[in-house]
Parts: sequence; C-alpha cells; structure tokens
Amino acid sequence: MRPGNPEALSAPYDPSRIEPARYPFWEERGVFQPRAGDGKNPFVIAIPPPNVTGSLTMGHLLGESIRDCIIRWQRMEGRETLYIPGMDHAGIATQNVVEKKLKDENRTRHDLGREGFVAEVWKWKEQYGGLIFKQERRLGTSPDWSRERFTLDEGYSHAVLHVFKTLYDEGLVYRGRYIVNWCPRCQTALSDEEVDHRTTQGSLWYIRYPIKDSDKHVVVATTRPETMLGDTGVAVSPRDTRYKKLVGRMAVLPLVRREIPIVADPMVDPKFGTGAVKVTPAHDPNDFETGKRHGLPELVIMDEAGVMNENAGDFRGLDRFDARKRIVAALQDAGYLEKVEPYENSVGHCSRCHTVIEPYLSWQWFVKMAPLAAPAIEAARKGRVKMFPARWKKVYLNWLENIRDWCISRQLWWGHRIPVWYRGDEVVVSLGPPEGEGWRQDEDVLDTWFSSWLWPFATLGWPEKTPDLERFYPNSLMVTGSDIIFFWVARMIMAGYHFMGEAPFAHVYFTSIVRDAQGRKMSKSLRNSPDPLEMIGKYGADAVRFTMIQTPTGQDLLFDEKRLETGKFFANKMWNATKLVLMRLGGEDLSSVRESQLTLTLADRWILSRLANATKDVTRNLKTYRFAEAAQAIYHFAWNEYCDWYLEMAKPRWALAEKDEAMTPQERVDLRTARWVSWKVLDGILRLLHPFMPHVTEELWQAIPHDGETLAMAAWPRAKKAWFDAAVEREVGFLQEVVVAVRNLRAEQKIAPGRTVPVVVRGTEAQLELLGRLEGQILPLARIESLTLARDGARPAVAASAVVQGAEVFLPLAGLVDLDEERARLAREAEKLLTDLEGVKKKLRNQDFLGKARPEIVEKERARLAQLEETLEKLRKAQESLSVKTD
RNA sequence: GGGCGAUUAGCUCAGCUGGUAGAGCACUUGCUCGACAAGCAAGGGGUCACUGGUUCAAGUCCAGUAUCGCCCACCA
Repeated sequence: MRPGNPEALSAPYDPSRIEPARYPFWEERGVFQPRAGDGKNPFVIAIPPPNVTGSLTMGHLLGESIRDCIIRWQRMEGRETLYIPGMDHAGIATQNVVEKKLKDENRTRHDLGREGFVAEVWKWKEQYGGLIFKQERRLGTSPDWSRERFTLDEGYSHAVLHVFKTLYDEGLVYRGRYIVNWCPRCQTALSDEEVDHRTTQGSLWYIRYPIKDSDKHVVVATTRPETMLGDTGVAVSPRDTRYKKLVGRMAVLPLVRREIPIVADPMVDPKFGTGAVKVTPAHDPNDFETGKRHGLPELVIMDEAGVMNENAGDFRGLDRFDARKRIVAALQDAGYLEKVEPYENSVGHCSRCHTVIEPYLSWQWFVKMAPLAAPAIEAARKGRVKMFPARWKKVYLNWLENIRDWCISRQLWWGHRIPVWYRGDEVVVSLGPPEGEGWRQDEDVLDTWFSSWLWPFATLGWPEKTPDLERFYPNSLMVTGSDIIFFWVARMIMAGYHFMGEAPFAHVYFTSIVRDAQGRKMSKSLRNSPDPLEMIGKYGADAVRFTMIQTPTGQDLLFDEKRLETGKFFANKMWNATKLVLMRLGGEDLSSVRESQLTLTLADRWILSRLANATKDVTRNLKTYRFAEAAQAIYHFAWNEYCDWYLEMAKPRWALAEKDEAMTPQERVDLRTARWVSWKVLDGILRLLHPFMPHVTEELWQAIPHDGETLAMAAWPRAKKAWFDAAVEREVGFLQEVVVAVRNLRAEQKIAPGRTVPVVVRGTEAQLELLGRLEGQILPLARIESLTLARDGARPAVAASAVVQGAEVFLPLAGLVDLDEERARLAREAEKLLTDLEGVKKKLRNQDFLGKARPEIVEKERARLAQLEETLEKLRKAQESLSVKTD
C-alpha cells in the first residue's frame, strides 16, 4: 500500500489547479481503453456524435456527465468498458458554415466547383472541426480516443454506401418524383423530421373562380394564393349537394384564364371554407394526390429558390412572398377577391435555417420504412429495448406505427454521394463507377442521418467482421436527448435489426433538455447558453458534472448557474475532510491492519453500517438511472454523517496520539481503530463519488494511503453484509438526538458557545449505558462539561429540559436559565405534542382503522401514542417544577 | 385534432411498492473551539393547483377542471 501524502493537500481546494493535470494522468495509464475484465459482458456506450461544427453546450455537458458517470462506475465494477467517441459530418449544418465563410470572402461554392468545395470543407474540418472534443477533455470524460470515428471517414463511408446498395437491392430504397419538403434557402430536400411546424397568424383568402360558359363562379378558400398560378383543377366533396351540378364543368382560372376542371374528390371537407378547393398538384402534397386521382397536370411555378418561374406569366421573377402580395392585389383589382379572413395555421420551417418550407415536386430517393419499422416496434413492445423514462416508449411506438417513407437525398455537396450511376436509360447502383465510358454519378448526397443511424455498429468496423464488432455489439446503453428520438434513436434500432439482426442497445436513457431560467431552450441565436468552459473554469469540472447529473429525470432542466456552487462546495468539503483525516492518520501504516484486530466502538460500527447503506443506495440508484438520488445519497452520507458526526466523534480518539504519557494498550488499539475506520470510510466515499467527481476524488485518493495506481480503476465498493447493523444505527440515533437536544437548549437559553455546561440525563438503564459508552466522544459535540447519568435521581432544581425518546435531558443552570423563556418554550413544545397526540388518539379510536390497517401499522401508532404521552407527561413535570421554584 | 408532461417551502426540485411532508439555495439567530466562513451550530417557513372519487388512511391511486410547457398531425 502506498502511504498517505499530507503535503498534497496543503493548498486550499482549487479545481482549476488540480483538474487539468488529471486527464493526461488517466490517459498515460490507459484508463480509457477497454481491458478484458472478469468475464462479464463488456459495457459499451457510443457517444451521440456531435456535429463537426459543434462546440460544447450545456446540453452536451449534461449528456456527457451522465454517460461518463455510468462508464466510470461500470469500469470500477470490473466490466470491460468502451465509450466510443466520434463526430457527425452534419451535411447541411457544415455546408452552411463553410458557405457562409466563403460568402464573407465574396465567393460561393459554385466558384469552387464541387470538388474544390468539398476540399474546402475538409480543410475547414481539419482546422476548426471537433473543437467540442478539445473542450470536452476538460470535463474529464473517458472515451477511448483511439477508436474515434467520423461519419465521413473512409471505412464509415463504405458502410453507408454499402447500406444504400443493400437496401436498393432489397427494394427498400427507391427513386421517385414526389412532393417533398424543400428549403428554398438551403436549396435541398428535407425529411419530414427536419421540418419544424410553427403556428403562424396568416389569412384565408376567398377567391372567385368563374365557371366557363356561365355568369356564375365558385369561391375557393386558400392560405397560399400565389399557388393559384399552378392550379390545374378545382375540387369539391362528392357528398356536397351545393356543388353537384358543377362537377364536370370547367372553371376559368383568374388572371391566367386557364380552363381547369371541377372534380369531386373525397379529400375535400365540405364544412371547411366554402367547400371548394383549388388544386395545385405541384405545390401541395394533398393536391398532388388529388391530381393523381383525376389525371390533372402538375404545373411547377417556382424554381428551387422559391422564385416564380416562366409558368408564372407576369409574375415570373418574383420571390414567392412578393408574388403573393402582387397576386392578391391583382385579384382584388380584377374583382376576384371575395373576402379575406384572419387565419391561424401551422407553417413548416427549415430546422436548420428557419426558412419557410416549400412543398416541391422533384425527383428524390426514398427509403421504404414500414418493413424496417416492424422489428423495431416489436422490440419495444417486447421490452428488448427499454426506454427510461418509460413514457417515451409510447411516443416512439406512435411514430413507428404511422411511419412514412424517408426522403434521403439531399441537394448538397458535403456528404456521402449517392452511389448511383446513369448512362442514358441505364441505372446502376455500385460503390464505385461501373465499367465503361459515359457514366454520370447521381449529383445528390445522402441525409446525414442516413449515416448516423448505423452508428452503434459502423463505428466498430461493420461491414467487416472485426473483433471490435464481435465484442462490443450490441452496445449496452444509449444516452441521448428525446429531441432526436425519431431522427436517430428509432432509426438506429431499425438499422440494428435490419443489418445486425438485433437491437443496437438494450436500454435508452433520455436526458433532460437544458433550458434557461425562463424556460427557453438554450440556443446560439438566443445567446442564452452559458459558456460551458467558463462554468468549468469558475466552478470546476467536478462541480459542473455533479450538478448537471442531478437534473430531474425526464423533465426539462431550468439551468441556474447558482446551483453549480453546491458541487464546488461539496468538493471543497471533501478536500478538507481528507486533509483532516490524513493529518490524524499520523503516518500510521494501515496496510497490515485487519478489521478483526481492531476494537470497533459504537461510533465505528455506526459509520460502517451507514457506509454499507450508502453503498447500497448509490449502486441501486445508478442501476435504475436515478442519478439525482445516487448523487444525493453519497452527498448526504459524506457530509452529514461522515463529516458532521463521525469525524467529530473521532477527534478525541485521534487526540490520544498527542498524550504526554504513554498510551495504554487499549488506547493504542482504540487510536488505531479510529484511524483505520476513518480512512476506510473515506476511501469508500471517494470510490462512490468518483464517477460523479472524478478529478477531486482521484486527487484525494492519491493523497491517502491506497493500493493500486488510479482510483479510476479501483474496485467499486460492495456493501459488506457484516457492516449492516440496524441496532447500532438506532443506538447512535438516540445519542445524536441527545446531543441535538442539548445544543438546542443551549441555543434557546443563549448560552455562550464557548461555555461548557453540566448535563443531567434521566433515562432507562440501556439509555444511560449507551451514553456512558460514548461519553468521551459526545461531550465535545455539545460542549458538555460533565454528564451525570441519573437513573432514579431527583430532577435538578432549576433546569432547562427536553425529552428524547423518553429520556429527560436537563441543563441545570440555576441563575443562568431564563425561566420565562424556558416556560414559554416548554409550553410551545407541549402544545405541538398535544396536536400530534390528538391525531394519534383519533386514529386509534377509529374501529375501521383498527380492523383494516395492517397490524404493524396499528402497533406503530400505539407505540407512538405511548411515546407521546410519556413525553408530554415529562414536559408537564418540568413545567410544574419551574412554577414551584419561582413562586 | 390527438398525445404527453408539469403544478409540493421565497427559488430550483426530491418524495421509487398509499401509513408522522424532504434537500439545496435563500431567510433568521449565534459562532475566528487547530479540516473546512466554499464552514459550524440552532431555527423559521408548506390547507402538496382545484373539485370529486377509491381507501381505515391520499402529495402518492382514479376521474374531471384550470394554468403552463412540449411533441405529433397532408387544419385548403
């Protein structure tokens, strides 16, 4: 065993001094690499790959704190652990960043050409990408950096293209011309999940469409009047008698004078608007379907930038929103506009740049999802994949059960280029260019999520059968935000089943969403996210981790910087407690000490029992992902039990070392026992706390006597059965109550803190015997000058008193006790007791309660009644004695 | 339109199988006793959103209401 080093803690606790040095310390010792463990299954977590453009946010801090806590815990449990790091190439996001940079240089990606631009992005990536991981090291997380992956690195890209080809060959990837979500600013198609719907105050325009060969007209209502230029029909409900005779006739499109048929279609809700709908097959997904059913032409009137095209006649060249204004004006001028109503509806926006989405007719690639969803649905239903908190299962299932095909082609340059080759009418799907001349590769790239859905196995070398894949798939746990449950979690599960034949992980833990104090989501644009590195600098990584991990499970976290103090103060407390213990160990060699050679006092047995309980609690709560409870358990034990009580009770025993005369043999054993127990429990605390606060615990552990090189690889404590001792806990509980009662009396009587007081206790033989056993350790706790144990003795003449578990505690201070004060206090006490007593009596008078409640509950109430009556009786006597004396 | 969550001390939140309401911060009072003022000790503070139900017993289970928040939905 390595001896302690008190020097190490001579300076005050300063996280920014100790934390940075710990990272290389762990790395040099290979702590983060998996190492074959005890034969148990390995424990594997893959990081949700942050965008290559990303920087550390409070949200990451939360997820990383949790992931690393579990990984470190499992590592200490002896499991072979792997935490897989990596980044996402983030197609649109990254392309946008680099395009913006080009724009600042007055260039566009088109100036560079495709190859040049992609080279530029790679250059950017090398220079600025992955900042997040440089920052993250400061948090002390423990991924195996030697296994870091990037979704666009060579092997991973191969996996992505391989998946595309496989799905194509299976008929699950297809190309088609459909209405897709189109961002006119990014100029690419998007999946449904990449569209944010926002409730928007708009208008409903009622437009008259004249009926051909008639002086009548039909009125249609629309939220998007500009699309009328692309109308190729008018639809009414087949059940709508109002319009029955119009079906089959032609309407004349205002401004354009195109004749369009009036058709009957069940899509129309006769109760909405006028019951007649304009049909614009090229600009609305509903209308697209309607158009198909009636063979209506698909007339595209905008280009990919949302600018009206040659089919827009006079409005050509106008932006879609300008066109809307001009068309409405023109309709009004020509008398076609019947009315305008304010109307609230939901408008899709690009989740990347917030531009209003345009439904756009174009050729795109899709994945047929229903067959992939089936096993993923079953996995959740059968519990093969469990979600925490469980309610997310419903959300997940609801999405999968109503799943729609996934548009995976993106009109971008940064990403995996679609491995499809065209030559005339020939189409070949192939990872490389086909043999022969004249092949042209598809211009589009794949959705970023089409690569990240493979993350749990593509990071391990799939499709090669690598040893890593063999050993570390499936992963154990996924920890991520519920905001990407559809984007990512559901799709990973689908991909896991389809390509690996089993779920990618057994458990999914969804973290909270971090919001600001007003409840707004943290975002760059709002600038309401504190700088994580600044927080770490100010409070220390340990404090940040400890605080973040205590977020309410499954609820949003309203982040308040003030809360970080708790963690910092706690670390400081542990620093100082360790310093104290270390000094008092006096360099004693503990390596050869065995528990059986020691004489454990009541206090020792108590703290060991409490340690066993804390160990059990922390472990149980980690197992069930109740991080806040786990953190609370160790916090409370370390601070309120070990520091506040045990260390205080150990002080007089440690002081034996400074005795002038020689120690007796018993004293020597007692000293050694106090040293060993205080060290042993501290060691246990540091171990239990390490996953939450790795730096300070490692620092402190290195300073105290320890075995092994690093706490990060030390064994997780086990709750020793022999240490649990409920009887001892009750006994010490009584002693604590006595101490608190004396302190309380002192405070109430405003006795100077420096002054010691005599105390008389009347109680049962057992109670007095207990007090006697720990007398030496209790006296200083309440600054007691002398403790008189009086079994049947008379009550002191003039005293302040309290009742503790039936025992009477007296502060006999004639002349010093403020009698009025004391009488008032006793009266208050008695009143409180009386209220409680009434409650209990009422309960015990209730025949239903006596008859139906569990017997042990009734017994408990009876005992409580007795206790209350006894206490009250003693308070009354105290009151009497005071009134007699003063008369 | 559907679904989910929240409502407990001034603030942020615990309260897991129903059985005397908890923590941190904030607040009050008192403390330079050789670990720690980032601390110690003692306190004050809650009709657990509302209404009804189940039960001997409800913060906890059920139903409804209100307010706030989130998600989903081809609401012209």
